[in-house]
Amino acid sequence: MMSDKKPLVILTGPTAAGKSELSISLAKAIDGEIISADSMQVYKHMDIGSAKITHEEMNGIEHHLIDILEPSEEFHVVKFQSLAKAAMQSIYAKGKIPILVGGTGFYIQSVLYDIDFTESEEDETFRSDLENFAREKGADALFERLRSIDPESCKIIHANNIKRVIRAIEFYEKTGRPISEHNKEQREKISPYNFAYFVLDDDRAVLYEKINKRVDIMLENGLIDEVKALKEMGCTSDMVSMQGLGYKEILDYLDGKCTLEDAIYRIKRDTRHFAKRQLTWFRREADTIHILRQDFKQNELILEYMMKVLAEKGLV
RNA sequence: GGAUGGAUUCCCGAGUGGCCAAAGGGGACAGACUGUAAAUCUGCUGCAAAUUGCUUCGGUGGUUCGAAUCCACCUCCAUCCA
Repeated sequence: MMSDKKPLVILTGPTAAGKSELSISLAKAIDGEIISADSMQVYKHMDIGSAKITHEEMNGIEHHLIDILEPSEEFHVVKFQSLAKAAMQSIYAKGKIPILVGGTGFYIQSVLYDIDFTESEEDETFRSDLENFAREKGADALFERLRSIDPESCKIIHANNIKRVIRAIEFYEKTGRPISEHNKEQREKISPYNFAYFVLDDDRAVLYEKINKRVDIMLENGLIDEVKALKEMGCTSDMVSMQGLGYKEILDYLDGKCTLEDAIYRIKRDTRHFAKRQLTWFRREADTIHILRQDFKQNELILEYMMKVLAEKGLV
């Protein structure tokens, strides 16, 4: 069926499922360009730990939102959204199809449903004041502050989830409206795109094994040196970029806070946990098309299937 | 050959007569998520058709109204003395 909505192809899935490789053949097949939906690959100097695609692997396919920030810079959904939208405009202008590839579900959602994050500007001091308040008086005291202004949100957000409690308070202070109301509105949005939302998944045990193996390979490829270099550049653990898996643990090791063995154990374990959280997210998203690796055997067959779906949706 | 310590639910590890299906941690599993998302947070974890029943704490047999907890023997492990 034809649609007057702009086309958008999404290829996501848990970490280590093999998205990058598949994305290249997909891009070639539909004459598309790739927009990375990844919170870590945006950073320069962070190649090994973020499993960033190499220039050779790109194989001539244009990639957006990779290597655009210094590790000292902050990144978050709102930035991602505006950058991704801009990239999409340029891709449409060339008559090509944008392919969102990456594992950050929240980022994908932000552009797919064009979520409104409201105009309010960041106010670092306000946030850090609340953080200090929580640290000194406890999470419950902070939660009570939220209750006095936005009791509805208190039913949804857990008191221990300080980050979200702070955001809710901040949202109310800036806009005068409860965030619960805002979220509810946003959730009802219908995507402005004619899209295909592919989620590449694999057998759980196989996926976990791949993750473990990939971490070992990262180490062999010089992850420690990469982090060492970042450290020498002045990167510290409080930076958003240094919260990435593989980075915070190796940083702890370099700072003598843990043994290398312990750091490696944590990277593997936490990456597995991360993959699981990603799966939970994608399971909940609407209109996804799950692709189980085990059902296909090889990438060519997956691609074939994807092309069939895209044709049915009138995307190609 | 002798002495001592130990064997606990997927793992580590508490528990030394009833309040124990058994603390705590880890892992596994499940979930939330709308400006830090590779972040942050929550739930659950012996079995079974629910506030009940059943089977668990190396094995066997005892003591007791009642045992993971006490006794005997056995098996295995650790350390020490020969």
